[in-house]
This record gives sequence, C-alpha cells and structure tokens, in this order.
Amino acid sequence: MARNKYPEQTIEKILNVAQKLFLEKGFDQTTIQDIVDGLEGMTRGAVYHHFKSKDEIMEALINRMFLEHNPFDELRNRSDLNGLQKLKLAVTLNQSNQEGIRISEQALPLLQNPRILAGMIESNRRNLSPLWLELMQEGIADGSIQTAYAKELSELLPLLEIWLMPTVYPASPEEMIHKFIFISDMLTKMGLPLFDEEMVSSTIQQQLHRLAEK
Amino acid sequence: MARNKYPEQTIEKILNVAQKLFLEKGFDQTTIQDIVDGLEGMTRGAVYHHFKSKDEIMEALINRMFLEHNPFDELRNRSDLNGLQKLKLAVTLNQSNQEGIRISEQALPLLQNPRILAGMIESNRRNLSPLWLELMQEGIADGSIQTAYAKELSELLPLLEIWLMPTVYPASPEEMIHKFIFISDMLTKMGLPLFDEEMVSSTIQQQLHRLAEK
DNA sequence: CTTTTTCATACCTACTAAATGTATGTATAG
DNA sequence: CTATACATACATTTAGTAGGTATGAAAAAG
Repeated sequence: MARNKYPEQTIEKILNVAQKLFLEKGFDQTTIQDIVDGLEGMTRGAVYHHFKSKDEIMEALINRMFLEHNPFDELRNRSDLNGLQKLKLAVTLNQSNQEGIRISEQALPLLQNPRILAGMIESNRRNLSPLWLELMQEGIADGSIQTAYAKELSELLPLLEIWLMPTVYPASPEEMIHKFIFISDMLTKMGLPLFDEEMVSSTIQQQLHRLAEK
Repeated sequence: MARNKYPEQTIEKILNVAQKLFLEKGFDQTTIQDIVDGLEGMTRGAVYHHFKSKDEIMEALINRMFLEHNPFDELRNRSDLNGLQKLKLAVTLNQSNQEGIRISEQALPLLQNPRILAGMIESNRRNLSPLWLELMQEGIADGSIQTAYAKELSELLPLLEIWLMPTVYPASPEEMIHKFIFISDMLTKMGLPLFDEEMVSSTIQQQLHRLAEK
C-alpha cells in the first residue's frame, strides 16, 4: 500500500490512536510501535513520514485538543450579545466541549500524563487567556461588567478549570458543588459574575445526578 | 571503591546531581549516564543499586523538594500565635523556601519539565493542602478568620503559587504586582486576609527592585 | 483528446545509535 | 560470615535515519 489518496485521514488516524494510548497509558509508556500496532497495516515508516518525532505527535495532539475546537470562534460574529453574555456563553460552550473529551476518553488521568497537563496549561495561557481577555474588555467597554482584574481573571479562569477536574483534584459531588459555589461567589466578588443562580443550580443538579448513579 | 560507609551520602549526591540536571535540561533529556557522569568515580550500577529506575529518582526528588523542607513543621509548636498569624507566617516561610529553590537552580523552566510541574501539583494537593486546611480550621476555631471556604482555599493556595511563578506564567514586575494585589484582594473578600498592607507593599518593593535591575 | 512522462509524496524495509535495565561478580563494613 | 555498596558486562527496548518502491496527479507530447 503506497501513496494513499487522502493522507489527512492517515494523520487523523495516527492522532486518534496516539490520543487514546497517551491518555490510557501515558506518553512515556507509549511507544511509537504501540501506535503503529493500532493502525492496521501500517509501519513505523508511515508515522515517521507524517511526524518527525514522538514529541511532534504530542504537540499536534495538544493543538487538536485545546486549539482546534475552542468555543470562541462561534462567538466572534454574535453581535446580538453583550460582553458578559458572550462570556457566559463561552463558559457553557467550553464546559460541554471538555465534557466531550472527558467522556469519550474515560476520565483522563492527567497527573499520570504530565506532558498533557503542562501542554494544557501552556496552551491555555497562550491561546485561551487572550481570548478571554478580549471578551472581558468588550464587556468592560459596553458596561456589562466592571472589574479591575481582567488580565488576572483571564489567566485564572483556565487554571480554575483544571482545579475543577476531578482527575486532578479528586472531589465528591458534594465537594464539586462547593467548589462551584466558591468560584461563582469569588468571580462575582471580583467583578465578573459569570455564574448566575441558574448555572450554579444546573451544575448542582448535574452533580446530584452523578451522585445518584453510584 | 566498594561498600561505602555512608550510603545515604551517595543517595544525597545522586539526588543533588539529578535535581541539577533535571532542572537544567529536563527529565527526558537527562540520561542516567548523565547523572553518573556528574558523580565522579561512580558507575550506573551504583545508581541502579539505590534506585530501581529513573522514575524512582524523580519521585524521591519531588518528595525532597516539596515535602522535606515544608514550612509547617516549624509552626506546629508555636502556641504564641493564633490561626491567622500562623497562616501568615506560613506564607512568608513558604515564599522564602521557594525563593531558595528558584535562585539556586536559576529559574527552573517548569513547563519544559512537565514531570516536576505535575509532581508539584500532586504533592501540593496531597501534602500541603491538608496542612493549610488544618491551620485554617484552627483560625476559624479561635475566631481569627471567618470563611466558609476553608477546604477550597486550601487547595487553591498552592495553585495560586504556581500562577505566581514567572516561569509558568511570564509576567513583568508590574504584572506581578497586579497579581499580588488581586490575590490579596480576593483572599480578603473570601474571608482569608492573608496578605495585609505590609506584605503587599513589601512585595511591591521587591518587584520594583527587580525592575531596577534591568 | 489521449497517451506518456515526470515528479512529488505516501509509505516500507533495513539499519544505527542510544539508553534503560539486568545478571552476576567483588570487596568491605559490621 | 553475611548483608550490602558498588562495578562490569550484557541483553533489550526504542527512537530515529537512510534509502528504496509504488502511485496519484499534473504537465508534456502525440
């Protein structure tokens, strides 16, 4: 089999298998041969043709996870919303976005995957925080929010997201609820009322549901 | 040279060299042979005698860095301080503690060292947060602080420390000052006034000094 | 418009280099 | 005398490279 018509499909396949394995066994414990074995009828040569190294695969993966489907593109041309409303929507979209990754890959053990965790932090800081900041400045300009801490909050939001991950900071549903209330309260006090009553209570419902499942 | 009288010294030496190399070049880029080369007159056999694997060296290192010299032991038998005062002292001790690591190892590029970053997060959560929580509960009991968020704050404090690291979140001195003010303000609003005027202004002085150096 | 040639590239095979880890041996402190 | 702190030599795993082969597609020729 030489010269595939759609090499992008091959690349996607490689990334899919790599993501699965990295999340399951961790980056260091996954060999390139492991990835190849998951590719049915391919050899290491194919992988090395598309990616210079294992690190490059990791890099591409992190980009795909945290960059490609970020929720901010959809918000760009929504002129019907003010800054705060956009921010709230971004939170919601972001949440369901992450939910997707989490479920499909069954609760990624991030602490066993330091590369992914670090990549996430770095990618968030470089790519997501500026977008948050932009929205906040929009909100400040149109008067829908008042805060002296836009820059700080834009960096902190992604960090708080990590704090909310039960795989990094294990938490019972009750504790999760408490965390949410804390964040909601804190953000409001700092001038960024992102989580209103409705969002908090819907999260609580969600967590109670999680509790009932056990 | 066989059968050293003080094997602990050998172990310490290994950890010292490993720490230096890991922080300089990163975990993955450091080979066990590199460590051995820094040990003058030792062979890989010695290292493998004391540590089963490279990962075990890393584990021991992280313990040594974040566990052995943590500031809380000193606070245990200080019955002259109330909870809040102990918390404040803990912050100060913790800060100078970290300063030590940072200076001696010239600004560790944590994001190039995902293992260390993740180990730090994990170690903080497991070991440090409970100690913070304990102090906070003491402060609540003796009335020196009032907060409904002790558990949350005890987890968040170490995270905020990471946020304050310029090697993870690059920041100019001005931005650092702003971050400090943010944290001070935020903690106060959440019922944990750890940073009083004096501490904030001393930090500002410190940052301005850093600014002047350039 | 059809055929041929050319060329980039998707992929394979075989090999190298490097690093981890292991089995076994030796000397010495207690 | 024995456990253990190390050394030596070796086996194994794994990343990465060099070079080759096949093929789709576009340009050139007929």
